[in-house]
Amino acid sequence: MKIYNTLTRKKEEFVPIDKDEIKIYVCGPTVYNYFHIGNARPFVVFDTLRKYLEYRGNNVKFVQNFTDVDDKIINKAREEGVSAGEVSEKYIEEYYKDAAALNVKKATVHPKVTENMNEIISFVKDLIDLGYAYEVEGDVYYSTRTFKDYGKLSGQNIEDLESGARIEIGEKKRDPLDFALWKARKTEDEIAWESPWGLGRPGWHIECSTMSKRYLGDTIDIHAGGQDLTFPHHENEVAQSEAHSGKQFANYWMHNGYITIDNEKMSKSKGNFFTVRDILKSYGGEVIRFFLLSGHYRNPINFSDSLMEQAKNGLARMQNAQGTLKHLISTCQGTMTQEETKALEGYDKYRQEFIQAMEDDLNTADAISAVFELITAINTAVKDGASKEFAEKSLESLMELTTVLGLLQQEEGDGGIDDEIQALVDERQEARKAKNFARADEIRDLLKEKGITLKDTPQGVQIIKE
RNA sequence: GGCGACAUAGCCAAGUGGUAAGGCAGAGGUCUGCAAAACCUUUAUUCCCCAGUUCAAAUCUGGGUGUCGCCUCCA
Repeated sequence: MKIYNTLTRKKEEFVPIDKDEIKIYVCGPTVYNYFHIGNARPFVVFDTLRKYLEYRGNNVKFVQNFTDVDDKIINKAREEGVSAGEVSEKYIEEYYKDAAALNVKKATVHPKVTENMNEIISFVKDLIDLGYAYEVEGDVYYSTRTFKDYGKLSGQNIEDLESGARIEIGEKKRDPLDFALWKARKTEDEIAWESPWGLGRPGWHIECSTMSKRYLGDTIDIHAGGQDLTFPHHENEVAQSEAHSGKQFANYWMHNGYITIDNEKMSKSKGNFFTVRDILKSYGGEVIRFFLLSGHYRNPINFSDSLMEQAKNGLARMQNAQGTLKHLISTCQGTMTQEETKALEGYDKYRQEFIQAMEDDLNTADAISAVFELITAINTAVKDGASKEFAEKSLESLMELTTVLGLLQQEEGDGGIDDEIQALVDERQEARKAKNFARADEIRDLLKEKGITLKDTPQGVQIIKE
């Protein structure tokens, strides 16, 4: 597989350190609110990377943290008159709900900052001992000038960064590029931990370095996150981790592009964001996932209602194919004909196209088009009916690919057909036989209002619940 | 000022040297009692503009135009 590595700015062949345990770290959310569609992108994209690697037969150890100590959480807690812990606990729960709606699998480990305080303090202490950090009045700063490779990830020159750096009044830093590893507590009500430098809490960057090391070791395969984290967050992680271990931190760095609204970056700070929770009121989680995977992960994508409609209709094509096959399986009999055997062999071409696309830096847009080509082949093959076996094998082929993408995983409600609905469907069939089409159409409209669509197929009525 | 990304049909979007995938929307047809879904046909002589390299460019080079991002918390 080829991966575009931000570190080298090239697509490179992905060579894992240990293919039986590929180590991936993805920067997770700061839990002070529901996550927005922009936050959702890396969750979905790198979950897809994980699913693909597992599909290839690799084992993946996937770590995604929760930042549960932060100014924003503290502010939110003050606003709501609750503790910081209550805020973060709540939004961690909400994260899991929305992630599940998007078919994002839980990470192997979801570490929290608050559960890693000893490790963080010890990491900071080591950096001071090694001469990379210094303490000032209870704060600890990383001295960027002492790390010779500073700027290698973001492609920035330290002198250029220096000239553009903002210098604030009252800074205790020795250099404007230095960043906080540990922040002394400012007010009594702030959540704080005991440390060699007094009461305080960790800076943002040190958390990821510490948790990555603790759960994955000094050198990991892939570190991923949004493009906007490249600088300074990831650059600082490199500085911390490599200074600490003397080894390469991550072999591959992957960064997804962002979501725009009216062609402008969506972000919590700009206020122009849509939470996944809100979007889920209008569109299914799989529609959102399909939307996020329909372009290449490194390109920006625009979010709008009309684009969501397009995504919804595109996904419906996949769902229809799945529904048709399920209906055939439940109504047809028999084993494959010679013709069907041949058609099944023909599917392999699309599987190969799919794999080829995914191998090329996770080109999900191309992979999806391979799925659509497979769907056309399937629809054509089963147009005039099929054997049960062929329908089963066709569904298997389709699901093999869509499962990698995390699509078609949510069962359409073919379960809850109650007696009342079944009675109406039966009555409609009687009416049709009697050529009482007015009554038949009336029933169909009635069920449509309940979110139930009826399709008259040669194999009988297919009942589709929304 | 420094660093970087992008520009392909009405819309979304692949394609990075060999003659424009796929999806949505639209049009016509087949099937159907009518629908729905599906299938078939159709929708870019052309890939922001100009110049160059080449037998051959959407793809490479140079120049321009436009849009966006990072350099400050942000996925």
